Amino acid sequence: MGRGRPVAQYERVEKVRLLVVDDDPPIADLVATVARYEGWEAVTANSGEQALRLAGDFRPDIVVLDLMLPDVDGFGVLDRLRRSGTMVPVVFLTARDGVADRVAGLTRGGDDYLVKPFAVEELMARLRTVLRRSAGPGFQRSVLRVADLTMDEDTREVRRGERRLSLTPTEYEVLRYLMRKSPTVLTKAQILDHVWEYGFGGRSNVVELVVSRLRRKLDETAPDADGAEPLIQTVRGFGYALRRAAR
Amino acid sequence: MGRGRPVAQYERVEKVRLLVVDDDPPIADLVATVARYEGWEAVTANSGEQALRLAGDFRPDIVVLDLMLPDVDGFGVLDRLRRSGTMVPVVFLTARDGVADRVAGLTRGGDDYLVKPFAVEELMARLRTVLRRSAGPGFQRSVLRVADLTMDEDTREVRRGERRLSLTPTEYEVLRYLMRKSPTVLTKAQILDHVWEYGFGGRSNVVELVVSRLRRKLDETAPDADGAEPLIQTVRGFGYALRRAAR
DNA sequence: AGTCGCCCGACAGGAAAACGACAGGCCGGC
DNA sequence: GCCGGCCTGTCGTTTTCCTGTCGGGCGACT
Repeated sequence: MGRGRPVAQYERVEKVRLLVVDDDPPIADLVATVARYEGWEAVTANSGEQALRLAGDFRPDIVVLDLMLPDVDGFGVLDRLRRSGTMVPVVFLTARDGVADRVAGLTRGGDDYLVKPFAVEELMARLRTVLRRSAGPGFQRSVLRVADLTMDEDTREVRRGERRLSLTPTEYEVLRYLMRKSPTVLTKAQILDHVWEYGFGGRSNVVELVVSRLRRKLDETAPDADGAEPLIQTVRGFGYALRRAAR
Repeated sequence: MGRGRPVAQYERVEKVRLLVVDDDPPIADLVATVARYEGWEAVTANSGEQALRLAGDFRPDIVVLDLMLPDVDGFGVLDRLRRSGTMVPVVFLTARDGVADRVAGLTRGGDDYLVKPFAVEELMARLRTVLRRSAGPGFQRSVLRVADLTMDEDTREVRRGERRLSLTPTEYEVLRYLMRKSPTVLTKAQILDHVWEYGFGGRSNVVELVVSRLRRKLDETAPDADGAEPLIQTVRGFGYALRRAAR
């Protein structure tokens, strides 16, 4: 935290600087790419040594750190990072049935962890949350808003006007992605790739299905009045967008 | 708390300044990090010397002091602190079967102590209490309130409406954490990490269990009427939140 | 009018949460 | 110092409800 440069904040003026540490280059690149696409600066390291060097050099605002590294293990990296006085927040990656238990305690300081394989949008969401929290006191709520639809990321409360919707985890994630990118049109492949775990096999019509379920929940209204203005638009042959219908 | 430092309105008048003294860097950092996320300013010292230097320099409002230090021991630090005229309240950390009895005598002046390993939420709670008490006479009670649920942190009295609940220590801690963060949704990992001692292994379903027991106590009503409005909500696939049910 | 893409009902498998029952440990009373 | 009760966490079962597959139908674009 204490470099002369203003502290990272959510949606701040300066670009967030992210260091990704994973010995599997495809994974590291995946994360880095997504982050860059969000407008962040990202660099990757494939070993603990390199990570420590880059941490000193690049001075990231946040670190994504795989616990399974060839040389120093993730905890070792964390130790040496902290010992060198850096307070950078860290989000860990761990294999499913790996060190999950040893990971206990990581959310305590405000850091967080995620199990592999993860969904990129979820990772980004957690990174944003951690950044927001570390930005200091009275960090403000993160509320997404599109037309009369609101999503509070802290309470996970989603409302269409006054009415509160109850969404399943998948529906929530898809909707968040749509809201965050609104009014952009997203292909089904993009949605699938961002919201589902990487490596998800089912190249099926899951996305269509979830969108369908979402629509029902978004547009249903009091029994008397009928359907509210539909917010999720189909762009035939391409994908979906969340926005008011064009007139 | 009193150095005439001007501060923005809103938030408490000034940021609390915390000095953490522990020769084990991970522990010191843990405490410092949690405090920062609460909006405090925190610095750490890993030796008695450094602690004394920082005490004069940083002028903390409160000190967390481990009694097992390499150079000067905790008592020595305390002595020299007091001799230099500071009245800063101190919360001591001691090993389980350590000098617990000798510490007891020290907790007079509004100071307090905690046995290692501790739970971060409990430490923060004690720090807040000590601060509140040291703020002088006529300090106000700390009462948490969510819907018709109240928790008096001084008397440890918890009420649902008129009815007084009797909670076990663990239940009390979990509920306090939920109330303090209400209406935010907390993951089970967060609850586990904040309410249980660091180093607690059990990655089991303890949290679910305690929540289940809490619910029974919160929602039970007079024999005639049946269950009150449930206040602890499950957010499937994510965690729990304490708040009024959605309409 | 035909074709292709999308929508969505129905269903099954499975994951997550709730909770009853039990055992070990701690503490307080005697 | 011994006994008993309460608290805590583990295990395993039950319940809930989420998710993805299949396939028929329908609407849109050509």
